[in-house]
Amino acid sequence: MSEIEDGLPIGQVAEAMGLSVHALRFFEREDLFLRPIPRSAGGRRVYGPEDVEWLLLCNRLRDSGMSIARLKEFARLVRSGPGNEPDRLALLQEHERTVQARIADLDACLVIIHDKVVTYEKHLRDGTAAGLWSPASSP
Amino acid sequence: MSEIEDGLPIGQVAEAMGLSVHALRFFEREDLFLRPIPRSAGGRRVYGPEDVEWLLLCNRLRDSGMSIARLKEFARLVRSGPGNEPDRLALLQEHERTVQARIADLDACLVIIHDKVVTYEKHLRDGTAAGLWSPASSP
DNA sequence: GCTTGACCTAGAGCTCACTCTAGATTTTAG
DNA sequence: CTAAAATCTAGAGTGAGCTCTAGGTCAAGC
Repeated sequence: MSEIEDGLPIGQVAEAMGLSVHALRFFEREDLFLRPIPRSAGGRRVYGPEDVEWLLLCNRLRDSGMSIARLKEFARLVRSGPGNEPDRLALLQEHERTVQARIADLDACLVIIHDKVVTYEKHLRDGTAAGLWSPASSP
Repeated sequence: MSEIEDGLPIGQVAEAMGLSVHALRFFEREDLFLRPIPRSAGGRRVYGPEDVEWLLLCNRLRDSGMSIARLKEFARLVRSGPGNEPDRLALLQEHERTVQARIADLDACLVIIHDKVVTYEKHLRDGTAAGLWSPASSP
């Protein structure tokens, strides 16, 4: 079997997370983990469940647009242990607001885009050119 | 005054759009406009209202995550004039679906993030460490 | 007329977030 | 035991999307 005491090799973690092994090694170089990933006797990374769990949160933060730099800062705070929870909370709250704003922005874009879609659909149904862009013609 | 027959110089368009003049020139090089921007006698760009209107749509498409390459394709379709409306519609519909999916994704992330925020808030109110990450401790 | 600032082109440079390469080592399957 | 697959490190390369520079030209105010 490939698990050593509940630990996973990089390949399996990569597959489970939808990341490349390169990305995982890159994350570690960038100090995005809460600890250096432990190694087997042969020097290979052995990811523990807590590393995987942390990665899951990282994925959510990254997917929602948090930069590597910011995530690194969050990891640093968590690593420095108890006492800086207010800082961690502030960072998370700021990110939450950023994501909310982004969603609102996308919603607004979606309205415009959907409007265009509807206009085109109507045009194609009716065979008219009303409301369509064409070289040198408006809305 | 700075308008020549309802045309705006690059600086004013840039300011109005929240883009740099560099970006506007880049967009033109990349064929993102429906036409080459007309020039004044001295060789300066003079943006017409239709260019600005097109830019507004471009901004929405870009803001909602459409790549330059895709936008270029859309511009090419619109430039090639009437007859390819089904293609334009298909492109817009696909983008609409992409944006919807992105919003759903962000919503899911937001749930996780908000959960973390609430956990930290609760911890800070109660003075407990329950449910918090710390070096070598779970959730 | 002259200074100042906006604008021009072509092209180099930058940031981000990976991604890939080379060359070596380790592990697993047969 | 051997061959193939997975992993290792250090560092170079990539692509998107601008951003900036150099070396000018052009236009407006005094």
